[in-house]
Amino acid sequence: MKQQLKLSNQLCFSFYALSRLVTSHYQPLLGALDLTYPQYLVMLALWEHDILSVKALGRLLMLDSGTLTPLLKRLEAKKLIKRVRSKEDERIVNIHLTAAGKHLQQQAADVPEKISCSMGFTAEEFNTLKPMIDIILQRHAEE
Amino acid sequence: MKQQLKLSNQLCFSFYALSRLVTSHYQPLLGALDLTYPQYLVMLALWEHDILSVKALGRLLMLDSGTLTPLLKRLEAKKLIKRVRSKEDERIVNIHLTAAGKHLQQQAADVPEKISCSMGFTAEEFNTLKPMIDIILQRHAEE
DNA sequence: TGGAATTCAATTGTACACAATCTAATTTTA
DNA sequence: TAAAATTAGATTGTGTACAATTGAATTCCA
Repeated sequence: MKQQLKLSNQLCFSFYALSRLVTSHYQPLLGALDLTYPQYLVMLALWEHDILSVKALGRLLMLDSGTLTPLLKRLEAKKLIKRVRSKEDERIVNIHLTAAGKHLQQQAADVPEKISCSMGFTAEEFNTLKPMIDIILQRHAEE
Repeated sequence: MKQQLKLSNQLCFSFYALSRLVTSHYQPLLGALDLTYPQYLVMLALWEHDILSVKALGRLLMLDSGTLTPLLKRLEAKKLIKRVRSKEDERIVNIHLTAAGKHLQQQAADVPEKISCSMGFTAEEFNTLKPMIDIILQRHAEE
């Protein structure tokens, strides 16, 4: 039982170490685009949805305004997005892509393939890990 | 193929989200001990090894001195550890547990069980995820 | 053996994460 | 409908992460 508990620790540590490993593999690819990994995730979400409120982005990426607000300001400073306060509900800030932000999608098109190659996931790893981890994430999702 | 690449992205995002989910589950448990999750990992390593250099800690936790030095100073400020520069090789700083640091092990004894319960990993998840992720980590380990 | 290369930790600077709090706007409800 | 509750985002403060650089100590090796 003590052993089981110790292994449980190590599983959590494995998740922590793996997350940082993945980010470190993105860094050289994204650095060429002047993006960090969290910034890239925001751009991915916007390339898919075009316009998203800060709240909606937070729900998608599981990040709060304390993280997103400064990150979005940095993306705006790079002219990739615009932050526009909604007129219907002035509490809401909607995030739009600029032309440069839309254009970046082409330059980022090969990132997924390069990461896949860099991380070297096997088909079995992919097909086992993805559903199993997503079930864990859903188990703890809000509502 | 486009689909495959997109899924690959999502796998990396799953790792990132899962890591933060796990940390958030540790927070209330560790907060009671006045520890953060990375600080807890350092304490775990020291409870196991007693004395470790900054370099050795970095190897175990896959963290560099830029992260560890301030973290270790915070643990020292809490009187849980002592940082002692080696006399044989003055480049090396060895980390020792204080009496309080050793004592904390008892108070932290139930953390693994509580986390296991909080995260609700099934035996199948544990037995599948742990070896698969550790193989990925080893695949990218130095040397 | 003495200068070059290496090693270890610390420092600097940028960018997340997130708890807690705050403010303004909107919705609820008594 | 006006006060209370809720919501959205921003702000503040603490603590990681990590690249890049620095400086001191040690090792290499010509």
